[in-house]
Amino acid sequence: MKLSQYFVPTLREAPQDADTISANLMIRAGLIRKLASGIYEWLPLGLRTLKKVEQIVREEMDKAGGMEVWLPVIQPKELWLETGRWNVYGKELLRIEDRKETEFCFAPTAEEVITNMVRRDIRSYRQLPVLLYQFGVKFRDEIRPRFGVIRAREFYMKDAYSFHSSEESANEMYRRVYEAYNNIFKRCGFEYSAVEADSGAIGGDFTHEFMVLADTGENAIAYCSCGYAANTEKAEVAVPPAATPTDFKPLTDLHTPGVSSVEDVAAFLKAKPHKFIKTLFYLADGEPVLILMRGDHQLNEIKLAKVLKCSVLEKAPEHVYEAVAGCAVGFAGPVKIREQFTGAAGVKPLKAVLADNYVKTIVNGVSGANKADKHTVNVNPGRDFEPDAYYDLKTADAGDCCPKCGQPMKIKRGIEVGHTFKLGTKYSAPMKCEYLDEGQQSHPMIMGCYGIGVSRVVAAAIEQGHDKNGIIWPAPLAPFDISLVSISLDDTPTVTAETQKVYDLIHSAGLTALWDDRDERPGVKFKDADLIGLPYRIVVSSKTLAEGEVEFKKRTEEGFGKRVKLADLPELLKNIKSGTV
RNA sequence: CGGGGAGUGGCUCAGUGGUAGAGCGCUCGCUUGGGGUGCGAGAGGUCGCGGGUUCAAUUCCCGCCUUCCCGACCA
Repeated sequence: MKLSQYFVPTLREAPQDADTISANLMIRAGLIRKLASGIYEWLPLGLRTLKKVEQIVREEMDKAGGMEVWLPVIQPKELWLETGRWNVYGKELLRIEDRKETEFCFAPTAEEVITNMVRRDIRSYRQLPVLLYQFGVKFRDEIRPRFGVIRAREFYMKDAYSFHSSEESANEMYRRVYEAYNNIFKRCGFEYSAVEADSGAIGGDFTHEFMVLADTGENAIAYCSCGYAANTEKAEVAVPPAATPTDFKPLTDLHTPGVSSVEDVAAFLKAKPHKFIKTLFYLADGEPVLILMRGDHQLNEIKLAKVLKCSVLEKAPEHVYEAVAGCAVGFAGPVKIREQFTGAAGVKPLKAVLADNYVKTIVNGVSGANKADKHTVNVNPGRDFEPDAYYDLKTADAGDCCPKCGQPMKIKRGIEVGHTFKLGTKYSAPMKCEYLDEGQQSHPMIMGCYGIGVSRVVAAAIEQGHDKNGIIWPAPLAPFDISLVSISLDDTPTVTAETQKVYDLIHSAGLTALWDDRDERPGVKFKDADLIGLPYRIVVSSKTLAEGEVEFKKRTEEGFGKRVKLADLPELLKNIKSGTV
């Protein structure tokens, strides 16, 4: 493709609203343009990469036994009522009406549609299992779209669904797709991690998120050199070493008028947040629960919900707080907390006082005093209070110890590019998607679902592959293989003719090139080539031709490339094709 | 949903109660020719939309729309 005739509007400066490296570079390199908040146009160059990703995904899904289908983006309300999601999904579900005022939604995902399709035409255990997948535009009306194409409202996704007559079959399929996903992300050249994720309200045996490691990722994952990796929503933290007993100082109440947050009190008392015991109130199925955390730690509500085995966990409203602690919000503490109970407004007494393991390590700490405008210093667990139990309740941080091997874990940020999920009968049961077994018995099918954010994969590739000059594409995703740059001084026809020969050679080697044939100065061409980031660059100029050579270098190499004799070019191209350069 | 920015040419932005500018980009010419060359001449804007104040509004006021950021757990 000749650049002079190709639609690649590169920009020297990125629009103001490009909030990440990938968004910035995708816009500057002419891959995408924004039409509205979270809605993007894909230009020719961007689409080429999107299609490359799509093809890799397609090949691996087919290899795993998948069958590609095409499902509607406009989906009838009735199906969503069947699963209850019409009311549950919330504002993210974009609802629309047709001219007859029949209600539809724009697909955010396709469980309802595919389950409907399967229940209609698959009846026998002998037809199972099936793995169906599609590529399609999805729309989720995000509260706050950002990070360019990473968190867009409209995006391109591969979604796959499998249906089974047994758990074993479903597990087997899950393993197969898991393997396919690994193949896909390896082929994309990603540094990624398949991490354990929380299965959320849906439950199920297992679920994995495929995270591309990148600083701009929205998710934090904790990982350890031993191989353990999990979303921090789920990551366990080993019990920290016990505090060494030192001189316990006497409990003292201090006047802290109007300051209640850990941060403010810490500043007021000139103490460090990690010396604080913060006191949180929750309602577990309506009963008040008190949670103690180290001041600088985050409570992980998912862990808490699991410990409490409750179905509804919510933060306690203010009146519950006051009824239990007997003071205003911001001044509660664990010392003699059960004696503070007033029972006002029909609030039940504390069901439990739970503390994170790290609270046990605090010596001479600070907490609320259960009195207005007072905090207590020199609080010591064991001496001044004893929680009902200690658990691992904190969100994992860097340095926390790995639950498997005890070594300090590290935290990396990751972009979720894929998610595999064992659904069970969550959709098949309410929608009566059933099969008949050998004994004429009906059972809901066991389902799995597996998604890959194709458009997000493109952005993730750039987050992982770039330098100050632009994109560095992994070879399998590059929109073209080679940046062919022709530079002519005063003999343009010769250079053009010779470059045409190189261009033809590239194609006969089974490679593609973006030939910068514009009448631009070399600097401009090199800058654009770096920005666009094709893996290889071949320069043909009067200077190189005079010696029967071209210049070759990889995108990652600095400065001039190495000279290659024209006669050796076919060999070089062969090596590029086979990836041995 | 709450708070705070912002909307002026394709992009980044300046500016003004008397209907507008710069840099980049674009067109043409000359120049230059291996990391965004220099010079000159041009094209291109109902200053987001609607209303109000005013002799006069892109500018001031009100409403709306769009967009970006922060927040919407942390005692």
